[in-house]
Amino acid sequence: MSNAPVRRPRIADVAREAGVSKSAVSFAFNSPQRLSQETASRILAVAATLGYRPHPVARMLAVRQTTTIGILSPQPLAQVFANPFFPLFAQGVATVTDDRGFGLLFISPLHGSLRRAMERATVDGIVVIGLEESHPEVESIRGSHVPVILVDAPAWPEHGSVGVDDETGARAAAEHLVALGHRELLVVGVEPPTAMADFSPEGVTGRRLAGYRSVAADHGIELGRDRVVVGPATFEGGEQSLLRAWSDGLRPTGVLAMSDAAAAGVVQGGRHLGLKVPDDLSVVGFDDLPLSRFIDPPLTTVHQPVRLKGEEAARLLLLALSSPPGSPSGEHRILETRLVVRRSTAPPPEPARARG
Amino acid sequence: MSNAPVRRPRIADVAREAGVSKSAVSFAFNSPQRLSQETASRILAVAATLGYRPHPVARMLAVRQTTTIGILSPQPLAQVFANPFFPLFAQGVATVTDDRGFGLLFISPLHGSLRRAMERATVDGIVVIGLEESHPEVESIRGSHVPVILVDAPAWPEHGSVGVDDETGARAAAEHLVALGHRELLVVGVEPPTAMADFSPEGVTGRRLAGYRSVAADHGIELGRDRVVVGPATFEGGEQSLLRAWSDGLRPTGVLAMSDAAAAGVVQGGRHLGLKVPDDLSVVGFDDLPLSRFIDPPLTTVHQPVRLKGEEAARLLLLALSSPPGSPSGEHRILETRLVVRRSTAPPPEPARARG
DNA sequence: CCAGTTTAGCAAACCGGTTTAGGCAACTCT
DNA sequence: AGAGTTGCCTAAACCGGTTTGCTAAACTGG
Repeated sequence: MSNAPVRRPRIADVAREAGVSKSAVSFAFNSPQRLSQETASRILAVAATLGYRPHPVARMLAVRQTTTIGILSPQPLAQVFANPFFPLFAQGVATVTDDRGFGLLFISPLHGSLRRAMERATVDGIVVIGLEESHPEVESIRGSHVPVILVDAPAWPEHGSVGVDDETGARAAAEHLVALGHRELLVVGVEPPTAMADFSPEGVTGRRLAGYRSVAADHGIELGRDRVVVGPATFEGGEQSLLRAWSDGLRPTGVLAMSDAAAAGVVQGGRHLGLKVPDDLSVVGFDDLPLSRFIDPPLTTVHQPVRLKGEEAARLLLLALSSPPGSPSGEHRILETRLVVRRSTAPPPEPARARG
Repeated sequence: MSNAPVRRPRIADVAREAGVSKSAVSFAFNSPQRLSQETASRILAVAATLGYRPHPVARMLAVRQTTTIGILSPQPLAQVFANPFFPLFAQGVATVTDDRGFGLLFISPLHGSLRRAMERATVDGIVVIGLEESHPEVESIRGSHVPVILVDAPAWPEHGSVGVDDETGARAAAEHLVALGHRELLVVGVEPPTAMADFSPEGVTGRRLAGYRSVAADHGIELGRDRVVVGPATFEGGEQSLLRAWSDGLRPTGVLAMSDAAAAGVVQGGRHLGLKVPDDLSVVGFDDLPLSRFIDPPLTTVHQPVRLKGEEAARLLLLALSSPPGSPSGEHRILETRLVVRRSTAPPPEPARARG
């Protein structure tokens, strides 16, 4: 019994023990048909008794492939996971990575820097979610050496992308509320509370807002900056947003929320204010997450194929990975949205209707 | 203009271009103080114009560290993300990994094999969540060469672990229902639909069931195998579970769900059956996820510190990583649970109460 | 001016695998 | 018997960095 510290066995140990070369050991694991039956199994047996496993990092370096893709988000992971949209999206990409045997690494800013995080990430390609054109570090992503697919972000010709028709979806939501007779509207945006001079029309928030506003404009309804409040896309975020708007003196009869989570929070917030949904307050969400059917009342919302979005992004990325490097990965896929009317929307209450 | 394919620049390219050795370039990046001011910045400048970034895999290999930890779950990722418990847990671990500059890799079975997935994972340590002692590949985890922290799993002396006092929590839930007068109970378990001969008392499900049953036994209430139905820990899973039980002829007045997601589904399922919650049906969940306050009625549930669980697991793991190898990482931390009474529970309806 | 100490940078070993090019026997064919 | 195959295995180069001595020059003090 030796008292030497137990080092992880390496390929050379197996080779020596089995009386063969390193190459032979490597072949035994990766292309056993290049060895005689007996030799291969003898090597494998020796490896097993030694507890040898090929070192994954060394392997990655040698084959120049990690068989892992990254999901990159510009927000800290803890924040990202707070939004129920995200797990659903992740489900989509996980479905295809699982199927194709790829690993999944979550990339978030390293000490505030996306560039540093990307430099550290050992992935073959990256799915970027929720990046705004105005982000200070977009360049570090554009200049990435690995294939990139953008999700819900401005389309760059050199990278593939997948998104949904946000503006049309937003229009449908607004039309619905207006058709019911609402004229006092409140928009609950989902941006993380980054200070932005204004909403770039490039981002998700911007596109949806444009949709809401174009409908408002069509009907002579005011929907200025003061009727837009933003918060995190979470239950709490939505609840706070409504309460804040209320205490600012706004008295909307209809709320256009940019996420179901926020919408659910708005419903709850309304309850705290003594408002019945939909009798006193209508709210329409965005996403159509599973939870939207399970809150009370079931949420009227704009459906978008979130999981599919993840799947498509992953598929596009894996496609780019298997194509010769340099070939255009620039497919841009836009998925459809549609309004799903449930029971969180109704005509505005009498006094408001009279006013309208 | 050369037509050579653009190779990623490597350290040797920078060295040549800057007229220094590879070591100097390495120092410029990792310990610039070992170089003169000018040399260091000259190297960095050359590196910048060349677009050079140290290759992360090569670096990992050389320093024998990945600065990444893994979250391993025995179920496919797509399934894991469907359970709202998980993102919350992930939030916890992400909080500390973000803070400490570690990456986060999600490890799920590779083509059905946990062992294969682990062999491929380039991580310094692993947090294992939701592993049952009966899992066929536990051994490949016990024998892992990297530090491991088990969450909600049987404590192994050689690995640290964190869990909660499931049985006490479950007892509290059952006591609550029984105290309200319920005697017709249904348990909704959260196991993935793996065929198990019986519920091992080692697993989460087993421990909670033991808690429920011990209370039932104390009060002479029957809670046999036929009153336990299991399904995925999702809204849909809970809904289906109740409907299935109902169509099997069970007529519970109180439901003990092992997850909030399932509990929310049960509430919805009850609605479909024309049952009012809590008037006709009481349901108590487990977890106390954020959503439990936002469904209607707000859910009575057993609180467990899910996010904290993630944080503690990550902290324990990082601690083990920074300790000398071989030192005992075997701290076992049990967090507390407590019943949170909201509005999904009430005395059973009259006919049942009369019967009881 | 010389011994002793810093400073700046280099060469070479190393991390742990994969893969290409080839060598040597044994076998086949003529 | 000699040339050409085939089967099995090896040596050596390579992936792209980090790190450990070590040397040569510059500086310090007596």
